[in-house]
Amino acid sequence: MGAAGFRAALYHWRVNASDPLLRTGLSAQIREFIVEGITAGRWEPGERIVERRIATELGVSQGPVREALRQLEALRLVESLPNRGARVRPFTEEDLGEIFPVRAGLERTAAELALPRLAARVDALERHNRRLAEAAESGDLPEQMRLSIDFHREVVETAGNRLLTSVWESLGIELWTTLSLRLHQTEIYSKSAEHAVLIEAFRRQDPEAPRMLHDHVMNYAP
Amino acid sequence: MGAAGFRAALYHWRVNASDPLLRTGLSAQIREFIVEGITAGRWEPGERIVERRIATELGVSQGPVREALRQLEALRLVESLPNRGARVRPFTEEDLGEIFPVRAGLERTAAELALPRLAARVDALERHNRRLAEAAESGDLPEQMRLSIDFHREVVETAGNRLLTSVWESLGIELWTTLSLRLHQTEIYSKSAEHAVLIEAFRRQDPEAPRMLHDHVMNYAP
DNA sequence: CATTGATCAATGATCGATCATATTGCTCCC
DNA sequence: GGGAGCAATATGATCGATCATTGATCAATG
Repeated sequence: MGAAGFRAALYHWRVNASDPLLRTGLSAQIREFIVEGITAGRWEPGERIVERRIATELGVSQGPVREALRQLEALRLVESLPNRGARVRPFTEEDLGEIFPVRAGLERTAAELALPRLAARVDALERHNRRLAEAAESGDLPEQMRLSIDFHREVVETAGNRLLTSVWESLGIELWTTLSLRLHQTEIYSKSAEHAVLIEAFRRQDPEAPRMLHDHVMNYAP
Repeated sequence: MGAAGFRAALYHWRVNASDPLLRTGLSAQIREFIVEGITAGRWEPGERIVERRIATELGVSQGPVREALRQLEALRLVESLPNRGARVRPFTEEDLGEIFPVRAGLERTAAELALPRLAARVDALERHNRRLAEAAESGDLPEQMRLSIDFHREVVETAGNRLLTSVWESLGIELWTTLSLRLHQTEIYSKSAEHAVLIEAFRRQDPEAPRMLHDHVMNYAP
């Protein structure tokens, strides 16, 4: 969404404010605007993001922009220093690599918690995995990524620990995977075969399943 | 800190703005004010926290209060709905119990990553643990809690994964432990003996150490 | 020529006021 | 009585303006 259409989109949003998930407010929209700017290369890593410049450009005030930047700080997409504003975080390979052990650890825990309940969900997981295989065949990379992550999200949510889910979501896997693909030309994975092995382990409630999931996640790591 | 002394304290802070770690800004101070209000029982769980009321009381404007509330939302201490403001999160036993598996999983991962380097830090850990034992003898519960958590923090930081550290810190262990002690009269632990066992495992780089740490953390759980 | 201090522009931090929404309480009609 | 409007109020969301800090520039000084 370019700046030109921002106000129009805002109006549309106000009119359709029925879905609570969309009633997210200005700052969420500005956040998406900035995210797109970063992924599209409008701001280079390390470059400053000036609150008032964005505010003027979008025809909003400084407040919501500020709020959006704080949210992006929590996603580790920008960093900011007191009284010196925000800049795009100059993420290195090392930054990207740090995600995998954390994610692997969380998902191992998730699998441990979810194991008794996972057997009942293997059907859903298999439907998922079938769609992943289709996406891989048709070469739809974004869809492949989404479905692959959804598989893991399903496991995490089955654990039934809301904090765990929230921490896992805060890693922003989709965002960082997209950035990683775009900025580092990382090879895309076609993991539906590995997922199938995991699903079988879930089905028989294999006590090794958490470790298998852990190792599977670590194999994404560069 | 009561509201009466807030402005005076603020002035004092402005004058001594030399330490960069203290130059945290208004919202951080307001955040602490609200945290103290919650721990002291000024706001009951579930009660609304009205932005403008706090702003008026502290002689500041709505903005920084809003920002403070967003930070507390990230700590899961308050929850907020769009257009309907913030309220103290009515944390249940279940909420508190959800922390332990997440923390245990993170620390197991930390220990795995830190294992090669932990042997070099056992001296520091032992000094820590000695002080913990002293605090336990003298019955200084808050100090006992701080030192005990610091032991774990040391392990997490030794892993050398900044994301892991940041995620672990975001759990707000000190805060939630304090609240748990205050609100639920949970029994306090004297864990320096268990810590000693862990330190020995670190010293010999026992591959079982990560699992031992995991189980140790889970034993805190209610 | 390096260093120090003054000045200024840029911009983050904060403020006071206004707009928009949710809630409350009241009226009126069935 | 009781529910469907409807006004009044409380308060979150946003705005436009001001204050305060930072970093750059440059002159004065040793």
